[in-house]
Amino acid sequence: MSLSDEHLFFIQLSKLQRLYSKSLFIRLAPYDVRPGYIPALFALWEKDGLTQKELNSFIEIEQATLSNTLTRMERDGLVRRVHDPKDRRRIHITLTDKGKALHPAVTSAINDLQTHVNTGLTVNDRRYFQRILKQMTGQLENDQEDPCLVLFDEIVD
Amino acid sequence: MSLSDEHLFFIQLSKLQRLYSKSLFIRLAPYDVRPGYIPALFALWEKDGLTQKELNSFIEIEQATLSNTLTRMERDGLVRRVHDPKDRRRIHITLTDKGKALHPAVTSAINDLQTHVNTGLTVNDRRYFQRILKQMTGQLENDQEDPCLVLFDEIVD
DNA sequence: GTTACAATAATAGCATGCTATTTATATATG
DNA sequence: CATATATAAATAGCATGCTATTATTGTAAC
Repeated sequence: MSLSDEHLFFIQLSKLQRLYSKSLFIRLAPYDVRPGYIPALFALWEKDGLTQKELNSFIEIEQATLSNTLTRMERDGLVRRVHDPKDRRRIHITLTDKGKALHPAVTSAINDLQTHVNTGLTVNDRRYFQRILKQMTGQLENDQEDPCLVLFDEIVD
Repeated sequence: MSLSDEHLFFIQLSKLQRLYSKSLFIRLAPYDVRPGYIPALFALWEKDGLTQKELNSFIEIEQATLSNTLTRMERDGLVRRVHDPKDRRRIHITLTDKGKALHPAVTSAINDLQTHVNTGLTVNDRRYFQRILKQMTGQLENDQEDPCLVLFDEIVD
């Protein structure tokens, strides 16, 4: 029997995320792309040469996480860090030729996987799922953004 | 604009998972419980004293991951490792008094959070969501379990 | 101009996952 | 019995996330 698995939403959610990540890892490994690079790559393919700060504003991870991810992407030859001559605090993130060239292959690898994941689902299923996903995400964002409310509740209690 | 976010399912999924994990972290921290302990705790609350191997069979993470998680749980005073005298390769995982006592508090913290996440959703929404979640999980499991099929496809091509 | 503050990025340290390898112990076979 | 194999758990090393801190550089106010 699978004890916790059947009961806890969090465990099911984590499992799906991990499986998805692993499948992506396998499909993208030949290109030296890891799942964690995807948000940065898509942002840079849209607009190359953003500063790290700007790039960060498009990606919902913490600044420190992005910095580390960029270090790995640099190591793997996908991007370069270029100092801004006018403001030496800023670093522009530039795609290498390799990084640019990967756009079509990576995009289709991801689409392929998504198609596989969508197998057995209708368009409606997918829309419905996305709607609920966003609804839940909104609830959790508001859970964390309003510590004041939590505090208020506690005081009232 | 949010570039990748709007488009990539994987990014939305990861975001929900991370937000959920963070909310759990905040709610469970007072009990020295981390989100990663949840599967093991629920399994042990159901049946204490399992060997690591048995425990692992109830939890869908890798053996090495479980071993590391148990080390942290031990450090935090939730479980103990007890050598099996009959077979010294085996280790039984035993809840401490503290670990046992946390059952009701942790369960209700998780339920509380789930209630919060469910806000704005009907019972049907939740059932539908779970159905699709499982469907997708199944697709990905079969993606990874059948490398032969992939190989076969490649050969045929 | 110096001193204080703000802004940007990097680093340290931890949690949680993975794969691959190692270590320790048991068992089976010659 | 000795050696080979199997099983159980731990360890090494990496990816990806987080928070907190530090370092560097720019700006503003005296």
